Amino acid sequence: MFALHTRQYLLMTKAETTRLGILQKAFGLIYRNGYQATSIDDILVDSPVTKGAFFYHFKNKEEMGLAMIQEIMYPGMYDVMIKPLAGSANPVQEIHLMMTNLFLKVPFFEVKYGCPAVNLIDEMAPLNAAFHKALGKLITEWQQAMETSLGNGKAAGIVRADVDPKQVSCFIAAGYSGIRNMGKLLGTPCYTSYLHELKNYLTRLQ
Amino acid sequence: MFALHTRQYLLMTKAETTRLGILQKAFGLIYRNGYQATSIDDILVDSPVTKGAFFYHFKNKEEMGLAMIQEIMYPGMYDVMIKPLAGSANPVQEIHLMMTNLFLKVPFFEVKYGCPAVNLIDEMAPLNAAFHKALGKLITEWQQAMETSLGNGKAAGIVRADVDPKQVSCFIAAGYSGIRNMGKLLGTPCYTSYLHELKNYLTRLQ
DNA sequence: AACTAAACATACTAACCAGTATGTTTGCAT
DNA sequence: ATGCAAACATACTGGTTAGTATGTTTAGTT
Repeated sequence: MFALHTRQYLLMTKAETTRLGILQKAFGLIYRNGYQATSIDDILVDSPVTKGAFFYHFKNKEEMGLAMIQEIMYPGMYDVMIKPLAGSANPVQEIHLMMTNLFLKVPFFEVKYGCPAVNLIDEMAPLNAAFHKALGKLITEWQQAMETSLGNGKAAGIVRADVDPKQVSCFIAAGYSGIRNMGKLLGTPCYTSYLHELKNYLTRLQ
Repeated sequence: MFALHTRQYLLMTKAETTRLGILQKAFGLIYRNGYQATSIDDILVDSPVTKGAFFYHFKNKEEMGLAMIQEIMYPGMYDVMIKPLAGSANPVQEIHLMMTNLFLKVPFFEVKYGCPAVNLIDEMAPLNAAFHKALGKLITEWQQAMETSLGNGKAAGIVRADVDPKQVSCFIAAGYSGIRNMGKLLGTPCYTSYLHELKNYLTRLQ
């Protein structure tokens, strides 16, 4: 996850490499410490990039943050959270599999630090309209993907007719976001506990 | 919610009033802007309290933050989240009622800014051990209360025998925490949507 | 080789921050 | 009323912050 989605390093110009390097370093720090608590100087420490280069590539810190969401976070989350749901035969199974992978198979994520997207929503959505919009796109598309998947399940007769896909996808997304938060306090055990109960919940939709 | 739980103003010494005033002002600002983004100067702006008074009552910013959790947040949450669950006849009903009140009847909370406890967990749990501990107490006790309530429900035959109270209370707490996060992006509609699906989920536990 | 714009590098600034040093006022016991 | 500690008030400090001003290097074109 959060691998390169632009062209490979070898095919990139030097300028593109520095820009991407800034975004990746920023992403790592912001994930652990938060956006506001991460200074530009922090991003440049132990890095060949200087402040001049930073402000050549980005007008200000906010513009860098938005680029980070769109160019690092969005592609990364798309691969693990949205792509696996496309064209699924059994939504109940696929959603649970996607979640299991998300919690246990993404090496970058650390329980202690939760989910980068959830963190950024919590911190920045109320404070900055541009961040609000960019982050809204992330979770809306995820919810859409689950909603469509559940709709397909209903059409195929796998999912019960009285299930409201929009409502259920919202409920599931909330569970994910929340357990990422609680994991910061309770550690991995609550992940597995959550996944078990999610399984129960999903099964009862069939 | 978040009313006084110490003795009334009239019975308080001037010093106690100042101290409490600082904590309440800090709570309001930290709720909206975050702990790290709220400076001590911010807390003292438009206030009769000066910096000298602040550092007379608190050793440093961290100590004030911890006092805020214990003296403002904990009592406030106890009243709305834990007390209503004690000695409940029907846990399924009581939990849903508690949540409904929590989302729609607490005037202090604003959708845009989520839940103060969830916010603080997200920001501070990974960064500060003392905050981690104080906040852990909050949600652990809440989970405990729900767990006990569900256990009683099982004993009374209202809740199904195959329900795992600990697992379910974790699942429910995660849902709450998560929808507070999502509400920052999607507004009140997702609150009602969540409450409906929570009702469905809880009903299936009977 | 010469020119030029892109891509940096260095040094600085004004504002802000938590915390301190040092002073003054207030309330209360005697 | 006087003494004295509690409860402040004011002025400062050293470090950090986003951003700027200004200079230098690099790479591609002609």
